[in-house]
Amino acid sequence: MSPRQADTRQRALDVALELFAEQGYEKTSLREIAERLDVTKAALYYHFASKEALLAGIIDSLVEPVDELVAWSQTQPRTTEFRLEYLRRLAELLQGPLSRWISFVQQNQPVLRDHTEAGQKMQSRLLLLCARIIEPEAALQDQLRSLLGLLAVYLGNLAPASAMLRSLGFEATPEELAVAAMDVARELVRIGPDQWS
Amino acid sequence: MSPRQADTRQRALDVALELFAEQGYEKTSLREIAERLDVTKAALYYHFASKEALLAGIIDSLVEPVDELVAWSQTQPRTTEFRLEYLRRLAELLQGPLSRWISFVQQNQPVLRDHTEAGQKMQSRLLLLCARIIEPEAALQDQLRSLLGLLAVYLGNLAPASAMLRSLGFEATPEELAVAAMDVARELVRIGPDQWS
DNA sequence: GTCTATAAGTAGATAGAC
DNA sequence: GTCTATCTACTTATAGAC
Repeated sequence: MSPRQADTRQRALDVALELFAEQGYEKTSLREIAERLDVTKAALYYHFASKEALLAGIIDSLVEPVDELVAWSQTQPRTTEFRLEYLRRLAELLQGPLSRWISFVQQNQPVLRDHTEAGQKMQSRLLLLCARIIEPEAALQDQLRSLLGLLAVYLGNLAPASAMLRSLGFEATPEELAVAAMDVARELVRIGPDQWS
Repeated sequence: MSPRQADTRQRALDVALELFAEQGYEKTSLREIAERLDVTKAALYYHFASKEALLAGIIDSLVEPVDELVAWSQTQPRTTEFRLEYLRRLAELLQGPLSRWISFVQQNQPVLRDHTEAGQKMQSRLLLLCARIIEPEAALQDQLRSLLGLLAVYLGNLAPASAMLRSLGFEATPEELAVAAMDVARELVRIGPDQWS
């Protein structure tokens, strides 16, 4: 396969993800996607049976890195040390592949909550991602603190979130923000006087 | 005016808000809104020049309680005590009028980020709401902690968020959750050894 | 694997009668 | 203030040639 004309299917997934994440699923038409790919709508229908199938394809590719993190987390004991490492790995993902994933989720709440099977898959992974930081035996307050620790990492490492923080008056570089967020997060996921560490 | 046939304009705003918050702006058609009102699309156009004007009308009505909270906050000194009271008032709003507002924002990120003037208004209020909890002179970590305190109140008091928490395994009634969230939030907005209190 | 052509439907919006 | 009827534009999706 020539490098230019390489795999229209894959290019379609990339372009569609970009547009869906930017302007939402409903607002993005197949015509628009096809134009960017420099093919016709009909060509698109050769690769995907429907717009929803295209959506499902995107979701499948996005879910992968999350599943890896969750799978790893399930082999670990639920100690404070584990939660700290979990946050470190999450921070890394948020700066990489998870970045597009989260934007996509945020911009497409309506479709994802729909009956669609793909949407359910997406939502379930998001819940799982949050659930792994929570220690079921801990006090309610400590469970909440852990979850907020995860949110801190999210705020500090996801590009749009950190841009919002700076627009809120945070005078810090993205790097400083990521470090500060991890500081705060560490404090939050530490439970009791070494009860579960 | 008869109570039944009362003000189609207001009823339209109510119905549209409900539908927009539930399934998103793009996915909701004027036909659907008109059907629920038991009038025709044309009648809708008598009251609103366009779909976007309808959106703007909704936003204006939603922005009001937020503006009140922000206005009050601007008369207050920026002490820890203020932030605690701010959170108490926010918690109240989240259980009342702000509830629909937040769902609406969450489900309509794409439209609200658009060029539309109404969308900008909405976003600016959301930022302002967050900004009032932040002490500009504080250390970056403490600023983040305050913001997370606000998020805790959000998680604990907004119905959909607290439903999500329970699906995450939090075994608590909505009331218990709200109390626990305020506990955690109090701890987070407290800055240093009474530096700004 | 990509094209042209087109079907079938719905969207937002308007004209003009009542 | 609400109606019927209609317009234009655009949507998802399909049929069939190359």
